[in-house]
Amino acid sequence: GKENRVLFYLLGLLLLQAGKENRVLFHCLGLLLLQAGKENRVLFHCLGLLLLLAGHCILDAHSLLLSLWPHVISIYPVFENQCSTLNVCAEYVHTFFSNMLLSLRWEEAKYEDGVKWKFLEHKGPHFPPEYQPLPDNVHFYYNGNIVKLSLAAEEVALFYAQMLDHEYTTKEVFRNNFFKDWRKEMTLEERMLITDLSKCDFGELHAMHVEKVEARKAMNKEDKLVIKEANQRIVDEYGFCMLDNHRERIGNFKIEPPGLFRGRGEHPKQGYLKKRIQPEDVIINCGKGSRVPEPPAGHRWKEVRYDNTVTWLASWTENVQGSCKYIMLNPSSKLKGEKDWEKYEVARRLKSCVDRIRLQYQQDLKSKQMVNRQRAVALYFIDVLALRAGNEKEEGETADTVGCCSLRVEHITLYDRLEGSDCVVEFDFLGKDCIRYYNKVPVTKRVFKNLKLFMENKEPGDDLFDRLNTGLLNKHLSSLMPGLTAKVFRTYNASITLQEQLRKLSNGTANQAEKLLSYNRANRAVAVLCNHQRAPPKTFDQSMANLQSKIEVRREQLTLAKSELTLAKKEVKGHCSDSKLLALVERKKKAVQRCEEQIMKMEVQATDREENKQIALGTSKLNYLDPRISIAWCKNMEVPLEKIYNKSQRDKFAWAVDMTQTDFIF
DNA sequence: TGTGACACTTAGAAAACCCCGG
DNA sequence: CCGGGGTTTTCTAAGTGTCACA
Repeated sequence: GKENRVLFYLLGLLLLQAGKENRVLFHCLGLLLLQAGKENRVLFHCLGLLLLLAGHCILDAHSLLLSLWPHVISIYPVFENQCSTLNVCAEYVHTFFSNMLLSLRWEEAKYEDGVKWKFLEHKGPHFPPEYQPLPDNVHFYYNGNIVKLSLAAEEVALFYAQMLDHEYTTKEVFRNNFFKDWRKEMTLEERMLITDLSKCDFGELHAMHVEKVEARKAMNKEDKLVIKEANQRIVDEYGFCMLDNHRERIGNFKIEPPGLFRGRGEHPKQGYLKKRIQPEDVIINCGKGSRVPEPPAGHRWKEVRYDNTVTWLASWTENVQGSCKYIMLNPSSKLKGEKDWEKYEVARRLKSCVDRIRLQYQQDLKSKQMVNRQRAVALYFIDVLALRAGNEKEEGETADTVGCCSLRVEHITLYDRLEGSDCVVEFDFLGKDCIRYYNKVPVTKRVFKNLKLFMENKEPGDDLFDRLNTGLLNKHLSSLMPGLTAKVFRTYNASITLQEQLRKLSNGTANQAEKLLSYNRANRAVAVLCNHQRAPPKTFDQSMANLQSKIEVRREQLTLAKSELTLAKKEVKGHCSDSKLLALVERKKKAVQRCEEQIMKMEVQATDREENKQIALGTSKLNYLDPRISIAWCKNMEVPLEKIYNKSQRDKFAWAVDMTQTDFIF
């Protein structure tokens, strides 16, 4: 009855205040009851079921709804033929819950220290399919003879064969590592026989693989759809989890399939076999009182634990480097979103005290203590050049790359004078992912003098900052501001640069293409600062040429359209105000305008693409730029958000989309 | 004070997808 | 409708930073 609806509404409000587990649900329920007409039986039935389920800590409205509809239809078969009624009802309930949950999403209470969640339920990771043995007509040859390999050896051989088109297989280290690990998978007989990789012929295996790839590309629509649907079913089953009150997407719910290790750059372990992961290798993490995921038939998990101080759902140890791998949530999740927000808030706090900190390290450049001087110079690099911290790495385990604290003397060259500037430092080293950092930077006299001092009596291979490491640096930083570490400078400098560049470059009266060009240029300034590079696309020159020729074609069309317009105008003069001729003039005018617009758009695009040849914008956009800056800019410039963020970026930054006003300042 | 395990963010390449012009 | 080129998504390697422990 009506009184009960009001009662439920009040109960919802009360629970909301009290911060109880089911508060969101009850609140929604109360509001829904309040609004729903008595005559809406389906809705009321849903609510009844909802109430029942509320006791079973399944709290996500959307998934509830999905599971409820078949039920509703089974009870009210008559509605199956009344799609519109059902759809209207479904839509109503869905929108209602979605809005309600959205508005409450960012306002829920925080948990006590270290606790990341209270409830976590998932289906466990998805395992890659079993190895399919080669068909009988595909052979491996050794020394010209067909050799039928054992299943294990065959699988690994195929990993190699699939990579034959790749540069990896030309590298000595890769080949040797692969061969060493491959032989471990062989039977004794195979090992006795196969002793030389250069005598192996993987040609048929490789051809089979290429053929498979081609076949998949050439598949007709229906077959593609079948595959797509099968994939979708996997996503539906394994791709989501229930974390507290939310149904969240999981980021990487698939166990990494076996293969050959693809380390970047001159990685000493490239080519080693990355082994197949079994359920027996996997640790499951979930909530106490949740349904524990079932291991695949005939298997068991390595361990099931209930640790709510971490955010991963499953983990295993990878065999090549011995490191842990985790299954975690998608960036769109509340958990990740809040962490992201926090990151930018720390960076904004740095903004308010960065002047003080800069003054401090300028002072420290004169310190009597060598450690402090080194720390000051390192900090100067991190702040001005946005270098990474540079943790030490185990030698021989990874490619030889460095960051700030791990710079060695051979990575910089000092010039008293270079290209018209005094005190120039030339940097040349490989950073993360073996991306080369090359830069010539004029520095202050004091920094320069210190660097000379640090280089004294050292040889290539010696640390530039021999008294410093990231631990020491971060300890100092956190004493200057709570939560401050070296990487915060990258976030801060990236975001402040974007804001600054947007202010400088954008013009409210420009057209949309120009606005977007200035946004991309601001983004580019950040990518350059952070040294985010990419391999120029293989088809770059070709596609640039294509674009240019398209522009040419349009130019010709424009000339033509212009002359047609002039002609039409002349005729109008001759036959004063013939309505048909006037319309023609208008049409021609439009055509000219359209051509001009298209040419302009393409030219802007060409500029943008040329400037972007070797620069990757994605990384900074996704990890360093406070999305609120971009969202506020879009609002102020009246540029639709989807012009700068695609769907998944908008999902990831949902927190910022929800809260950003036009007056946001980083 | 150093060290390794662990958890989590950041990164570019490659695969998959999708859209547009011929 | 189809192919190719650009965009998006996926994949997983490679960093950062903290903490417990010796």
